[in-house]
Amino acid sequence: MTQRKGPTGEPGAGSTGEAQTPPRPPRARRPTIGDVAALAQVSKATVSFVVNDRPGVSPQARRRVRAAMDDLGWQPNAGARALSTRRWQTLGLVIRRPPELLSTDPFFPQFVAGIETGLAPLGYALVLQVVPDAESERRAYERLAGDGRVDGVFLTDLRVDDPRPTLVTELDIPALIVGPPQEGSGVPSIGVDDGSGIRQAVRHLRSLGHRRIGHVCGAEGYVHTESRRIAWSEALAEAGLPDLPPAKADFTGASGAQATHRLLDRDDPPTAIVYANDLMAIAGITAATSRGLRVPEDLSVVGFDDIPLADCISPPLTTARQDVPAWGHAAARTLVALTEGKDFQPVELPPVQFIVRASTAPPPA
Amino acid sequence: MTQRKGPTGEPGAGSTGEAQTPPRPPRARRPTIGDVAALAQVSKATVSFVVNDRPGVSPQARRRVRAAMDDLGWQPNAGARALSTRRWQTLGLVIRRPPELLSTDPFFPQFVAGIETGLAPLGYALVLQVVPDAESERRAYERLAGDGRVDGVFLTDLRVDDPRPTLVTELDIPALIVGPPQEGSGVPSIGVDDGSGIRQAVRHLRSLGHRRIGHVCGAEGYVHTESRRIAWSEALAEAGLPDLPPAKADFTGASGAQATHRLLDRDDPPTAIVYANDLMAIAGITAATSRGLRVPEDLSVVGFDDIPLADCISPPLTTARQDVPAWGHAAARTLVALTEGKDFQPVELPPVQFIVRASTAPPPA
DNA sequence: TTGTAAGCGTTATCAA
DNA sequence: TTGATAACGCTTACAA
Repeated sequence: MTQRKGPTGEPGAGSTGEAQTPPRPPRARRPTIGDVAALAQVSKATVSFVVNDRPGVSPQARRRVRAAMDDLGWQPNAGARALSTRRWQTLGLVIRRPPELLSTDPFFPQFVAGIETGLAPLGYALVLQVVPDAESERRAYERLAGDGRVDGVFLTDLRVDDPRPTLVTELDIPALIVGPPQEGSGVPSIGVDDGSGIRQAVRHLRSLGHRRIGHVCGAEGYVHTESRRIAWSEALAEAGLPDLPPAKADFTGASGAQATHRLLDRDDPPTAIVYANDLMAIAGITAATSRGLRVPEDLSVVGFDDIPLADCISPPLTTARQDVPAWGHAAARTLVALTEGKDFQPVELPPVQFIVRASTAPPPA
Repeated sequence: MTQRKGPTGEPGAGSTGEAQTPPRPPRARRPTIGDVAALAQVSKATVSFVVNDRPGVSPQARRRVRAAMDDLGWQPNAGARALSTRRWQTLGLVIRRPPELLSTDPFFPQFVAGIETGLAPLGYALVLQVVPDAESERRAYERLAGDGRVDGVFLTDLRVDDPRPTLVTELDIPALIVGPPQEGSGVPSIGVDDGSGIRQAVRHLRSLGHRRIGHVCGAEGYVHTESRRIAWSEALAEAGLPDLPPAKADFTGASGAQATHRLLDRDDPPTAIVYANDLMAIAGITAATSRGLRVPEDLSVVGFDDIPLADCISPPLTTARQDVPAWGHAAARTLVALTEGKDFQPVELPPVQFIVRASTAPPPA
């Protein structure tokens, strides 16, 4: 008593006349394009033409098909469609981040939200993977590409000498680097110049009269850590200010506090510190305060990111903000275009915005 | 000159001998199970048996197949497999959150990371959708279910009278509520009792000698907002303390600061405030400080979440922490089990942990 | 304008 | 233990 193929089934989620099976009713069979075609008295091809908004269908047929679709509550099965078209309408995002940093970073959720605003109108979906280390990261990309689950992938948080540009080239899958371009990698990129926020910070502090401006770095090995450190260093030189050794840290509050103490322990402590992110800056304020320094009277502090807390603390934090959702939006549109075989078009993104609040002031006399 | 089907193609990503086409080499054809079968001189069925670790294949054949797989770098196409098995090995997570709250909330990234640790070993993927409002939320679920793109969905951030339990039942898709159970919805749930953290907070403050303990609520309409408010109210009653009207807020720093001022403006201001999250608590500390109050000497403050910043500020925040990654992990395993037709097994989660830091102290004399 | 039929790359069935 | 062959649900030539 095998069920015959075709529109003879009883589609829809209506209750069947069978005796009640209390434990777990089997999931109802979903209607197929065949059911719709039969109900609308047209061929499957016609239904396909209608759902895909292609011309060459009479208005009457089109109307009947639409009615049948609504009746049955049918929508095309993504997998079957993908199998035919070889297009998944799905993009992949792999995030490698130590768990303790994940909930810290304002970038990730905002970026994902931005991606969605770009993807949703196009009917694309996002598959997300969070991995702990380099090895699982590589496997994640291999799998996403290999089983054809996604049409393209984002590359975020690039590290110095990151193997992923090479990897995606080998895997032959469209990819987009989110962040500063990697010259020579052959992988297109989208991003704004991190350094600009730092340079604005240094200029701001210089104009307040600061001459010894320190920097607390982010986690080693990341491209954006380096670009922020280099921007700071170059901005100092440009402003004719003395070089200071950067204080290494890793984006966590604890590391930021330690780095702050190291800087303040110097014989010639800085009168202002530019941090690679807000979390470390806030921890730095606490560290400085605990030494009896007042912020901003004795020490000026600048963060990076403009997290929601930045203006809830005392003093409100001077910081640099990127329009990360806009970034995600643009990245999504760009990668979709790439997967559709279009040529890469660099996108203009809103520049970093420097926000002056109360954590910066002229240096002590 | 149409390309014939079969193993005659030239699979793999090796360079072809063709003349270089500078602009954009077409993506190489991926090898299929047929190619592997041909190379290993077995049938497709045998290859399928091997990749799926099913018995009934001779060791020799198995070996030849594995070799061929490695040679060709083949892995089964997810869509074709899904079409056959009707199982996507994919779960869906829809997050409705106003963008400004997204980067604030420590729950989301931690939960996603936890889900991944549960999903990765099972070979499952997660498709994520971030939506701005109820309408797009409904559409997102309808599409994920109707598409057949996912095998099951998570329901997070439940609201009072949330339509989603009904929706997923209608859509006939396995679902799991993440949070307190919704009685009568018929949808299984996983979560811990939020209220426990709040009750511990009240008891802690009571034991310090506080008698007027206020509460700043989260955004209205959320189940977890209500459960925290109710826990506070009940804990007061239980401790024999006077009732105070809860101060409404919405989880943002600004709302937390305002609510704090409203409480402190009272004729009988509280000597301690329990906030529905850390962000509001930190903003509350700033607000209180700006009025000349000292924390904790004049006002004790308790948060909720234990965000990374909680112990970087001054004073370090007394707060309640949930093991959100563990939660995500368990949720993932549970939902996978549900999609595989297994019966729902409630899971024991680590309890809320109450963390005493320096933002609480005995009330002023 | 419409219908027929051949893929797409798997897994499942069943006979050998 | 194996191999044909038929689904799975859709798109797309091509024919009518």
